[in-house]
Amino acid sequence: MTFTRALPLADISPGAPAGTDQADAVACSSSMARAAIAPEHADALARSIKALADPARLRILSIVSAHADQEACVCDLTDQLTLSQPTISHHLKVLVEAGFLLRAKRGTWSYYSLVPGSLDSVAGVLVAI
Amino acid sequence: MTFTRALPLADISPGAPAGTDQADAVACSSSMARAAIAPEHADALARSIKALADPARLRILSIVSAHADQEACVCDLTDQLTLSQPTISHHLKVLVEAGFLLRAKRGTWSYYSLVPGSLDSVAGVLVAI
DNA sequence: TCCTTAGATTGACATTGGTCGATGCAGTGT
DNA sequence: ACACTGCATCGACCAATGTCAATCTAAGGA
Repeated sequence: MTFTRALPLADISPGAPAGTDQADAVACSSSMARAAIAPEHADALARSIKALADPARLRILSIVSAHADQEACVCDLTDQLTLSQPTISHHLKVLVEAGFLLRAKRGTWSYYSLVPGSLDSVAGVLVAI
Repeated sequence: MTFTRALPLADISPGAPAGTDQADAVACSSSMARAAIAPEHADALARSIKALADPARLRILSIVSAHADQEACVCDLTDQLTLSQPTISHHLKVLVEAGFLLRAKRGTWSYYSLVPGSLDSVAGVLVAI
């Protein structure tokens, strides 16, 4: 899993009118009111969404977000998730690489916090589909 | 892949204050401003999001949504996606079972349309995390 | 009736992804 | 220096997923 920093996700829903439906060629195709999402954008968006498509990772985001100081260390997560520490570390890495979490190492502990607006960005693209 | 009708997704972000942080037990745990998402809700949400976490399926949703009449038949999709017809049929099935698409068979053709509000529902839960 | 077409289903395959045990590696305390 | 602790990385394993060729079904048209 690479998750090469899929965000930012702006400019995905083009709204550019397809205008010339050249040929309206073959058989069944009816007219398009607007252009569909571009393949590269679909790839980028799917990479972001894939990082969210796991119950453990959703719980991690929620636990981090629910913390009073918007920060949680790994031990907070191992307490609440019934998963091994390496597995949790793996999920954290996925979320960091996808741009949803920030990692701050202080002393022995690693603290994770939400990247502001990252979830809203994905949500915004979804409603625009 | 089963996707047992994950929606509706209401009531996921509880907002119920955790109140009594009993014992604030072990080591590093700082206080929670609110309760995190419940494990079952995380599972249901992850099932929905998984259905969206594929570039082909995102393009399908976008193509359907971009159609003037909000409907597309399979041939519209095979024209625009560089995937075999069985693969597209598979993705359509996933989206229908996840509650994002409706299938209407008329004569030889199958027409697919968006389930109104289904994407907004997922987006709403995301911003509430 | 037979042929053709639209689309769903099946089966097989390769790839990806989630999980854990074992290990490595910094910080911290003694 | 030594042991310990918190967390990341590695390697392996198995389950889930995306893909296609082949096949099946149903609807139309000759």
